[in-house]
Amino acid sequence: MPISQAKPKSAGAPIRLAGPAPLFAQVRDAVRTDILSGALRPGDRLPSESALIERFGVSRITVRQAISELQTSGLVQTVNGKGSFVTRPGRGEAHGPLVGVLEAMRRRGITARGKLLSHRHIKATEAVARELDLAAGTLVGTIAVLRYRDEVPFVVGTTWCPVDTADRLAKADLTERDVATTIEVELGLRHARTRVSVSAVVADAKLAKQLAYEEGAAILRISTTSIDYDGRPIAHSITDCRADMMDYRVTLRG
Amino acid sequence: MPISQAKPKSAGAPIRLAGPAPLFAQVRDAVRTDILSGALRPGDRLPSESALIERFGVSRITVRQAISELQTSGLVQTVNGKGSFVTRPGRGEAHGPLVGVLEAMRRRGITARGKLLSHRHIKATEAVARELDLAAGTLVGTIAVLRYRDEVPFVVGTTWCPVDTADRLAKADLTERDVATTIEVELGLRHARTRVSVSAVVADAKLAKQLAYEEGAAILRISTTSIDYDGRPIAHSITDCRADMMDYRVTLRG
DNA sequence: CAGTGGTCTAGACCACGAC
DNA sequence: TCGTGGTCTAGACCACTGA
Repeated sequence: MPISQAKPKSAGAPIRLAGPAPLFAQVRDAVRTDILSGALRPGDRLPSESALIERFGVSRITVRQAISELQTSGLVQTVNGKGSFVTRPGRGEAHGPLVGVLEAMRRRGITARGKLLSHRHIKATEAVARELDLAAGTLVGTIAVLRYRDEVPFVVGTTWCPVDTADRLAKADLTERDVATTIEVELGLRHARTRVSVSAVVADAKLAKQLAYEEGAAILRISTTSIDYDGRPIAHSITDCRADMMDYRVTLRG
Repeated sequence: MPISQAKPKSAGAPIRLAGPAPLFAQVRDAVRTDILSGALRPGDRLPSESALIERFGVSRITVRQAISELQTSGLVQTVNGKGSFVTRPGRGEAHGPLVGVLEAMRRRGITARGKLLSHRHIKATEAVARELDLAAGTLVGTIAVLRYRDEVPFVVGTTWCPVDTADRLAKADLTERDVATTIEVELGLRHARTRVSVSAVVADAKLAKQLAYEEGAAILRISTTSIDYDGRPIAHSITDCRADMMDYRVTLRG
């Protein structure tokens, strides 16, 4: 059945009213909603092109344009002869701060275990509220994680997010996966983009103790905010890393 | 005129031999070559769709697919009712290390002048050779630049690249634009992607002196290698920044 | 107004993957 | 062999831009 637009009068073009969105956008958004709501899970096959043609009553080119935009936005991958599939998150060049780190380490065969340090509800500071697009003082959840490589602590990270997200996060297994990946994979909250700011500081006494490091040594501080496909912040985190044990890598396109 | 593929027998589909590339890819690559060779300069309008249809003897959808891929790769932007235009480089979220910095500063109304410290030809070290995909010991050009903000030095950067690129770079005006942008804008060498690695160190005596900084203070070290559209390295650079005066920002998609 | 890109259709042949 | 996506065509109406 067609969706909210008149069919062609004779053969050929449809009547495009000023109001509704283009057909391909309606198809795209319908599929996107299925993915973001969890009705289609990572790895699932999308309905075939012919199925979408029938369901929405549109032509093949329209369906293909819809899928093409989902590919560009990174939600869908297509394999010739098999179909289109929902991508598995955390496969990109880099996502959160620790994705690159932990995945890269895993590829090198290094294990980087993690330990939950704390999980609390607090009133958002002004900085956190600004990052999460909330009013200062709003109750948010905060989680601190310490990460080890070969029994040496090398990363301490704090994440702020809405209380329900934090509660679900705290229940999840943070020993194997980093926080950003856990949010996507376990909680099913996919992010469209991540704002990253990297800076350098020297370790103070507290940080040095946490990381079994020397006071005055270099610390790489990575601040990230992940944003969902509606432009709303999902989570904000600040990660302090022993600079002798890691760097931050990313490949930029364009 | 059609390009290297037989036309349809009757009405309808063309005969696709296994050999040649798809038509849209041929159109795409022809236009891309015009852009990368400088025949089409940044800001120029591409031939209209109808012109490309006629020139290549293909259908409009084929032309549109070609242009669509050029949009995705960031070489072309399209404006409804006007045409498609070659993008101006250095407009992305982030490119080289200093693009973000200097552009962000300029937006805030801060001037960040630059000064050429040195320009030499040297034999590539193993690390530089690896980044530039050359044999160790190959002669390369190297350029060092110091950058000031309000008369305070805050960034010292070294770039390695093929000798001819370095020579042209040294002749260009590096006081206003950073090296990565100069390579794209002045030299016309567009990069498809940039590998970035960010780390933290503490200032040694030499670096502290150059940056009017304290020994032992935090330095943000940004290492980048830009790659062209054929996958060949264009230039490699290492930039040391006063951590109290800048951070590294980028927005990741996916 | 003419020229540009934006959207859309019906129909065709092809290559690939799984059975 | 069949279903999947990949490529391609001709032709249509629309919205936007600028003269």
